[in-house]
Amino acid sequence: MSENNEIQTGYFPTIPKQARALEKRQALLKSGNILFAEKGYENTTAKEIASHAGVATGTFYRYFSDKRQLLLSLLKDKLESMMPPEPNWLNVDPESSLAILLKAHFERLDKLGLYRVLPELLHRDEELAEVLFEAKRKIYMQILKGLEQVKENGFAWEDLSLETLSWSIIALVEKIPEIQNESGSNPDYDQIAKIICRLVFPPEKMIQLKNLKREE
Amino acid sequence: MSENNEIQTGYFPTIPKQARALEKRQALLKSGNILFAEKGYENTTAKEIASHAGVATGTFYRYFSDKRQLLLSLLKDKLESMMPPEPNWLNVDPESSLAILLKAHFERLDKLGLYRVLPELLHRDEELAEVLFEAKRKIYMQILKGLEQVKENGFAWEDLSLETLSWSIIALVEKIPEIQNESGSNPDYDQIAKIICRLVFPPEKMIQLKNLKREE
Amino acid sequence: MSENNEIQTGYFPTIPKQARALEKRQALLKSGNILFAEKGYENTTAKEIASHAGVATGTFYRYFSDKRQLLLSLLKDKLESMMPPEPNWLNVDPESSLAILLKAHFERLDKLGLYRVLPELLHRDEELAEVLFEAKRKIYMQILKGLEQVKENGFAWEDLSLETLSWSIIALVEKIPEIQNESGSNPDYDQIAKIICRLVFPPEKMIQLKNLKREE
Amino acid sequence: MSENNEIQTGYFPTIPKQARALEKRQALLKSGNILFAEKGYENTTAKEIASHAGVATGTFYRYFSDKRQLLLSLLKDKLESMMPPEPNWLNVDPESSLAILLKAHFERLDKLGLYRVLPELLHRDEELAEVLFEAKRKIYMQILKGLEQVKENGFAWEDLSLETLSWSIIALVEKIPEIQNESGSNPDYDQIAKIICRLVFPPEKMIQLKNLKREE
DNA sequence: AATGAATGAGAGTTCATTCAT
DNA sequence: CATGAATGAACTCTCATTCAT
Repeated sequence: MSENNEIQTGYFPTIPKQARALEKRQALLKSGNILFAEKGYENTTAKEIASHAGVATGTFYRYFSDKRQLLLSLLKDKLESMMPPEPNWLNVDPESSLAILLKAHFERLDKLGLYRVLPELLHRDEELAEVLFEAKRKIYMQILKGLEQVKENGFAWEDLSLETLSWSIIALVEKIPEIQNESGSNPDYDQIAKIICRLVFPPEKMIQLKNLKREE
Repeated sequence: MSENNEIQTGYFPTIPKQARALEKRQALLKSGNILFAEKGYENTTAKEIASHAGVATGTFYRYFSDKRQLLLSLLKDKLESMMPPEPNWLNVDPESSLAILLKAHFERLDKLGLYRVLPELLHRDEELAEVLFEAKRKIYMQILKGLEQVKENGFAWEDLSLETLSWSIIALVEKIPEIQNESGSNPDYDQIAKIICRLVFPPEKMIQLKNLKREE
Repeated sequence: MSENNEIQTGYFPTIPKQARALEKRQALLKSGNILFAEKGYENTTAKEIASHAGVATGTFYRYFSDKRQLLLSLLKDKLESMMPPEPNWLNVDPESSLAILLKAHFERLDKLGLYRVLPELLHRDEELAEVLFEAKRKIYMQILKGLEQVKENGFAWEDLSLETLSWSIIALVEKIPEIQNESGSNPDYDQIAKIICRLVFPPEKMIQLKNLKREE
Repeated sequence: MSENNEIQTGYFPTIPKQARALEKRQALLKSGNILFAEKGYENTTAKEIASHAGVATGTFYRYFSDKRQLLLSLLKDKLESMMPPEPNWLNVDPESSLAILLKAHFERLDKLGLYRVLPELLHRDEELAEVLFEAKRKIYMQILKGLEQVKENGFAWEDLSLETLSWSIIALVEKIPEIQNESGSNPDYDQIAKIICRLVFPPEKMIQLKNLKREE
């Protein structure tokens, strides 16, 4: 009897069930992503997300314990994409390589759109703040390590604290998305990269670096 | 006899009715400020604000047409305090004068606490976004004008776009409050000032500036 | 100087105080009347009535224990005007004298406007219903008595119950105001009077009556 | 196999989901009807209606956008039952056939109870007034047409305007429910029918009519 | 598992009535 | 007495979440 049942309901051996489920989960995540980015977290209802994903309201709660959890899942899924890439400072042309990096990063991020809801929630959701803080810390450490290498190699300003410097770089990078919101025009990644490099390298070191690397 | 009159009508030296009303209004604004900063805009109810201010729910609606209007009033009241001061770049010691300026500004701002809710609302409230955008534009123009003077006097980097530079300075300054939220420690205003100055002045110009100003 | 003051404020000896009070009461009643007729009872606030009458909200409650009481006072004041007049049936020309009576009555009533709120309240306010019911009963008895005289004098239909007849006359008269609301045009009082007389008198009795009365 | 299916899917003979929903809708309408009739429209809250219907507050708003919409639905559902039937005037015994018609109509209407709230709302809700006005106009036209036939056949009073006559009949009929409210006793439909017939037919025409119809 | 109707706590708002000035 | 600010109960409506089918 149980075999019968299995045959009836589970005609395709095993994967489909899970595959279906995963598809729905993905659809919900995607819909949440889109709607949160469009209308903000509080202004998006669970019903809307479900309906946008083409499932029933109740189904939402089979996959996520609540609306908040969907957001956290979204973040965990996407956090990597939101991480800025680690720049390779000691390079023939750090300015233009940084510009390229930034451009690529923000074009990905822009499609994601998720960063728009984060400010809305940071003050209210400690766990979320924690998760993001951890991510940020990771970025910070990464940049700091990179800068330490630069300094060890003698290419950095002598008198700038690497900690504040790392923080400044992150601050600048994080503010880039606002340029679009506020001015409507696209950010000038070349100029921003140049500014960041100015903070990292004294001008004469830049020249040194170019020559050095070209020789290698 | 006229004394009688004065005694009768003017017994309390301060205008009682209007003063009371203003006090209540202020209390509501203050409570809104505190609660918005603590728990975010959406998570704070009109009832809570009223009760925190020690008045009844209905009283809230005598002074403000709704929660949103209280926030807008708060902003209009406080926008000036939120404006960063205009730095005087051409100065004997721009770094330390900037550091002092920043410290004073953020200590004021910190008491205000209002900036925490703004990101939450920018995407949802066009009028609010407008008000803030206008304020920001003003700051931007102020800084840009200052930098143009620096450049005209030949003290700026030759190859940095003043527009991107202005934007970067604002970006850095705006991010300062997050340092406290995230690291718990106080910002190192000296270092930040140094970094900003590095973006404005090439090192040799800094020295020139110091000598020049000292001679005056 | 102080004398001046006293003269200014306390010039009229005693009546004015009471007169003032009555004036205010009247103003409130009038404003209530106007606003109730315009917007209905529930849709009119005590504040509005007070402000329309040019007094403060609190003053309203010095003159009336509550909104409902103002309405009851209004009714008691105006109930007489709302009473339809007693027709004199045994008359040379009952049709035209009735028509004149009805016209005069409804032109007064129309200025009053109060009847518009009554239906709104009859089901909710037992005391009000009582008051109005009593008034109506009085009208009913009056009409019934009139009809009995007509019958005693042998001028009425033999086969109509005077009770139902009285009720029918009241019903018709009470419905007259709706003509204006619904059709926009003015009621044809001559026709209505003719119809009512048709219910009271058989045609041959009408002729008898005319002759009889002319002879007198 | 088909048996299996039937057992699985068609266990309950009646469409379960839609039927349930309709039941709830009906329950809400009924509760609204009862409560409006009992306590008036403004004095009945959406919560009360829901609770009286045995559902939660929110459920109310699944079926009706608001209280007003429930009332409009009620009216649209019930308007037909509220329409008085078209009397057949040219009849052996118009008086008793009219009496029977009226009795049947008001016994239906009494169960409905809805007419009690209408006066409360007519002054405030234009759409509602429109709907009711249209219904009334229909009744009016119906009666007018019937009377015109009577007149064409030479059975009506010569000197009464059919328009005012139609209006008077409606007025009388509409007032019938108030008899119960006010006197507590049941209306005497025979007498009312007699009165209405007296307005339509002169006495000699009544006799003619009886003879004529009996011969046919 | 999926569905979507049902739930009910709670947000925003109004207004009759009170009360300090 | 007059004032009008203050009160808070009560109302309408929303939406995250549950649950019967």
